[in-house]
Amino acid sequence: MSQTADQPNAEQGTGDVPPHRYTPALAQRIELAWQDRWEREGTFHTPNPVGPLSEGFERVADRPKYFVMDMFPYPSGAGLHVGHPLGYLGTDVTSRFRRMDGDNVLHPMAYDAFGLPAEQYAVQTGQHPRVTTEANIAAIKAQLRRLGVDHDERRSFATIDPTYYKWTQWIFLQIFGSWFDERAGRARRIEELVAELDAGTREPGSGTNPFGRPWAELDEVEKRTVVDAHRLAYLHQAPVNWCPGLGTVLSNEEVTADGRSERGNFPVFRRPLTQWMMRITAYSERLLADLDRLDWSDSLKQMQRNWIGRSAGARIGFSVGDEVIEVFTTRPDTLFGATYMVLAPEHPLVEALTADAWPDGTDPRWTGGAATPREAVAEYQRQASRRSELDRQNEAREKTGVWLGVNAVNPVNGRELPVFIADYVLTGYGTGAIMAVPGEDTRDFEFAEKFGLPVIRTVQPPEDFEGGAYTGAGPMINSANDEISLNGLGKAEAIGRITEWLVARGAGEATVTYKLRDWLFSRQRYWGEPFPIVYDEHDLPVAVPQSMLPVLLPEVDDYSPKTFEDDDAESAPEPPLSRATDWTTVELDLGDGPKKYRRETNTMPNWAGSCWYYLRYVDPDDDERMVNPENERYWLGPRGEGDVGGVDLYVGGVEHAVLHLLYARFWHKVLFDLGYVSSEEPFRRLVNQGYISAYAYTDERGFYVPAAEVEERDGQFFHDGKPVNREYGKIGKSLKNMVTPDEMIGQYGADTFRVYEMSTGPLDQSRPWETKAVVGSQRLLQRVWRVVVDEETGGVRAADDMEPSEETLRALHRTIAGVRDGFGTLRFNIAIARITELTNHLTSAYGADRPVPRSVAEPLVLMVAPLAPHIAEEMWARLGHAESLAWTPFPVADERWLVEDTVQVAVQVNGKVRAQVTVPADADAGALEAAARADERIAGYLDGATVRRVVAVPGRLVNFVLG
RNA sequence: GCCCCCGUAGCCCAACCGGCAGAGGCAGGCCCCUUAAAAGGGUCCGAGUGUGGGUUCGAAUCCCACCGGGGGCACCA
Repeated sequence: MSQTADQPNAEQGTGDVPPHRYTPALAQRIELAWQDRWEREGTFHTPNPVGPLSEGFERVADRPKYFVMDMFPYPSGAGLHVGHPLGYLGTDVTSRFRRMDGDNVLHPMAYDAFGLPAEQYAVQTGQHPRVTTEANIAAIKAQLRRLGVDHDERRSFATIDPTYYKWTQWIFLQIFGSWFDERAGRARRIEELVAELDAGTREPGSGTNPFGRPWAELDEVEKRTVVDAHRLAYLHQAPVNWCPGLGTVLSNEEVTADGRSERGNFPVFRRPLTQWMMRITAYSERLLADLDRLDWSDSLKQMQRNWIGRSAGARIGFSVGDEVIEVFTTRPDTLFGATYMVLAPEHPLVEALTADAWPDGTDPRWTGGAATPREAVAEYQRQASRRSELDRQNEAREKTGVWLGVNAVNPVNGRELPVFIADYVLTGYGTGAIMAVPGEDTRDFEFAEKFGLPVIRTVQPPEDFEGGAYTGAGPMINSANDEISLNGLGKAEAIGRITEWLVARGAGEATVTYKLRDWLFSRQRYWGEPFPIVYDEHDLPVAVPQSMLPVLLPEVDDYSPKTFEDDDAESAPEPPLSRATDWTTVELDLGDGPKKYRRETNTMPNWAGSCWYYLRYVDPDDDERMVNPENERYWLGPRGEGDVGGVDLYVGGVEHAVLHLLYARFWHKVLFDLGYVSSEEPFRRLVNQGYISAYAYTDERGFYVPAAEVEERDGQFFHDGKPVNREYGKIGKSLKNMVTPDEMIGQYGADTFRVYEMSTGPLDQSRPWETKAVVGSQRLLQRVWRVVVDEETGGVRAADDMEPSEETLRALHRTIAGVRDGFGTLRFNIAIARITELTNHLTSAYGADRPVPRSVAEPLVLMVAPLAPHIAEEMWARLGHAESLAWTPFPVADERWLVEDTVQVAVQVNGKVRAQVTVPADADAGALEAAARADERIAGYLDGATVRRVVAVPGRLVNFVLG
């Protein structure tokens, strides 16, 4: 039954190595043979309940389902290093273990393939991005296959496949075709909105009707404009992140804190442009609240919470003439301390509020040196728009701003508050306007100092306070008018009281705001999904009907975007698709006869394809639907009341904490609201695998030397005989410490590589790579091999007619329990340690001359299988089994051999261990104490002393507390 | 500045709900096999858990402070 031609190790030559030792060469033969057989037999095909992939489902119908997957790779041209497979191997071990243990396991893999790097690489090489991308996918597929992973190949796809992006476009249309009903707290179809507006049971949402007439009096085009403003995918003119160096706009999530592009590190500028947006903010509360229902790490949840950035506070209106400035504040209690106001430079009221002339005696610091407020404002706005995010968010920067020449009125005391614009107030957060309270806010204090504005303290600072803004706790002061006094109150109480007062006066309300902004969804790139949108004669967007999907990406001569000098803030984006002129205009019949339409020429961002790929795994070939609902319910549906459903285990890098994971959760919730999926969340459980780093070495000049050539002697490191410095960092070419899986597989085989990677720690833990330690894993597999196979003859050593000793049985069942624990908790290192112990026990108990009982050898092989599947399959076959072990039940520990008849318990005196006694395992506290007292040494301690208390924990210990 | 996570042997890591700090690997010492070698076999060595307090009969584990490392957020009102 052996999968290898049962040839001895011919390559060893000298004859010193036993002919049937598990050498790297033998490992290679075994691995390649089994990879072929798995493919040939479809060993890892996973049946669906219904549909084209349902063949064989009856075999697994009574099994629980388990859906495990990795964050799919983006196949770049650069090769893999040993850090990359860690997560893939973690899911593979889990998948193989759960299949053996009786689950119907879905473990698929696809490829993320649209996006900037592929396009940039294509531009460099002059090849079409599809060509380079498909070559990269083929390369990575081959590498994964060589690692021996058990993906169901039939469910593999790439996001660039038209059969896939057809449904990405379809989902876009569902989002475009819906709106968020605040009252219901969920998305609904846009037709239902129109019906309610027509029926008069609903008014257009605030800010959606610019026409100043009620819905019923609007014409058709005006009505469409109002409806479009409600959609979850909508066109919006607003300042966006424009990156001239990349030639595209970017989402907030793609811009780093210092105002540069996450990819390429180019400066990013704020520019007002009309772009597609996704109304993710409508889901802020649900995205935040449902984090509590997910099995994710605290740190990851924390990152999402930070990004969503909920803050509770109040909205307060300040009158300026006929206008009202709305501000958001988390400290309404400090309202009496407001001494001026600030609007963001882009605030819509700036135009209307700005005075014609400076009043007499205007402080020259307030005018920006301009002759009139209008000039000052225009100049300041111009400067602000040119400033990159980097400049603007630089905290150390001096506060700047100009006065509008008008004053607002503080509703609490009628005080006149000069109104400024300043770029330290951001357009997109809160209302884009603040009340400035320099006494209790550091930023406001800085501004007030520079502009000579008064400071009123409303919180009593402590005695030793040194000045500046006091942001700490303290009793309220200076906060009273004829109707209300906050003086003496603490912060929480003061907030409650003043909010109540504002609400009663109609001047404010309690509210919540979020840092999360809507998702900028347009990119000026070639290599992405085209929008299924055309524009009609009114320049309004119209959905391309489902029957016309996919909207195929057209061939163009030049797929590179127009890029600009990195710092050219005045430049404007120009999508490559706009140059495909025979594609951009199209004649379609969308219901009212053939008409000319103009196509949307932006493409979707890279994140679109990765937002829903987990759904497609479930039903990869369905051309009628995104996913068959019955299969979705089976693989992703909730497992009980209140369960969110979703993928059972999702493993990937922490770098996607706020991008991919937030976007995917948002899309999923929309699809849930519209009834397309039964699960509320896409990923029930998520684990971030650790990083693998490696040592790197620098010589005395500080240059990196090849890490592979460094020798260690007595804790010192040498290269070419000269001492070098050891550092620790990312694996890669720049640190000259690159190690590839291909090298390791070539040197040891995939199984050894797998065992080594899994043995270095729990999956979520980062760890160092140490090539020299890999040999430990190889030794383990060699010892396991020796338990089953005679190295001299190649014959099977397991003995059928032998019963294992009680000691061996105890060792076996302890191992089974430990291995199950390790696999179940992603602590593969523990499982490997238990297997090592058992193997060592068998080696020493049975030695070279006595065979190991089959009833022990077989479970050992099965336990090794998830970690080192090829060698395990080979041993299983040699043990006489015709079928792959992939579907063989995983060993179950027998309780009988786990409980000891007698246990050793520690005896403590005053908490210090003084003796050990052996007692029956079921000895109760009294028996324990008696046994302990009977011990000579303990008797010595107790002699003449007063025992104040005895703590006896059955099975654990006895502690005598002496008085 | 705010928030989160982590500090156990020379190194990587174990220790379930507080109960004898050690399972496993690497490195190191010794022995066996070998003419010799090693990616073979065996065996031995090793820290009192970052520091200081507290709770407890008992703390690596719980609490507080500090030190060190990693990460996230940050002109977010």
